[in-house]
Amino acid sequence: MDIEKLRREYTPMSETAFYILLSLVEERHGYGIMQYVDGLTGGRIRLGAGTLYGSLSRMEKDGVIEAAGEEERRKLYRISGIGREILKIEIMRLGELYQNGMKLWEGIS
Amino acid sequence: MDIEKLRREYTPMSETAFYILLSLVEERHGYGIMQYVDGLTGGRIRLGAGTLYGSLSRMEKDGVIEAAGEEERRKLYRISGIGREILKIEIMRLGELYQNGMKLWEGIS
DNA sequence: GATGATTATATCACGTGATGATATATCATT
DNA sequence: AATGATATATCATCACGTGATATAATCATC
Repeated sequence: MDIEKLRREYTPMSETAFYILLSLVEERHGYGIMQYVDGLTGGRIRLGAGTLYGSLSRMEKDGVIEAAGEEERRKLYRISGIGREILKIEIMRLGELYQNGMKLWEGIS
Repeated sequence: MDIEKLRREYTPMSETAFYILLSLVEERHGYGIMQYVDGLTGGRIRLGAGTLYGSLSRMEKDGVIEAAGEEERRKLYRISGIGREILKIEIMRLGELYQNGMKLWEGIS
């Protein structure tokens, strides 16, 4: 699947998908992602099992993330090269939304 | 519907919903929103009729936006008090995502 | 060593909402 | 009068996030 098609399918992405992808900038296994996101967001986001493993399967199938070994009960993943490009685009998109939001918000206090 | 329930149902909100709500910081009619968002995003986001009028109906039903008069063929809307609270929360959420994204992104260049 | 909490992954059914397509009508311009 | 822009509305579809449920191993602790 080419990058342009992936960009269309993955951006805008959901908050949970974003944090899953962001977590995998370093190698992690599913459960580790849960805990990491929990910590990163101060407990605001608690990933459900369905959300997490569903997303992981889809992302691996599409090559946005890739397997990075398997140790006893754990499957390790990491973000792929294409995944990194998608993530970059998504971060920029979020920046645009935030900037536009702040700009207009300040007009009404 | 109380604010807490609305917050649950509206955040995180989609990119299109965000821009629709943001547009209504000033009074606008549906078609005007289309053009405004088009301009604000440099043509990146072109709202489809289905997306727009569907969202508008839902948002008015829930009291996130309110009718602001009707002139010939146009129905004017504006954001409501509760809508403003929701929008504020959403902008803060976007800020969090963006900050976390940038923070981790810089670690990998 | 039994019990309960935590670690760890997987699958399924459900609902919701975004989207594209389609329809309708008016208005301005050529 | 024909075309394109203005303006709103509805409908079917589809993908995705979510919660529930299941399974099992490991760990702490009593």
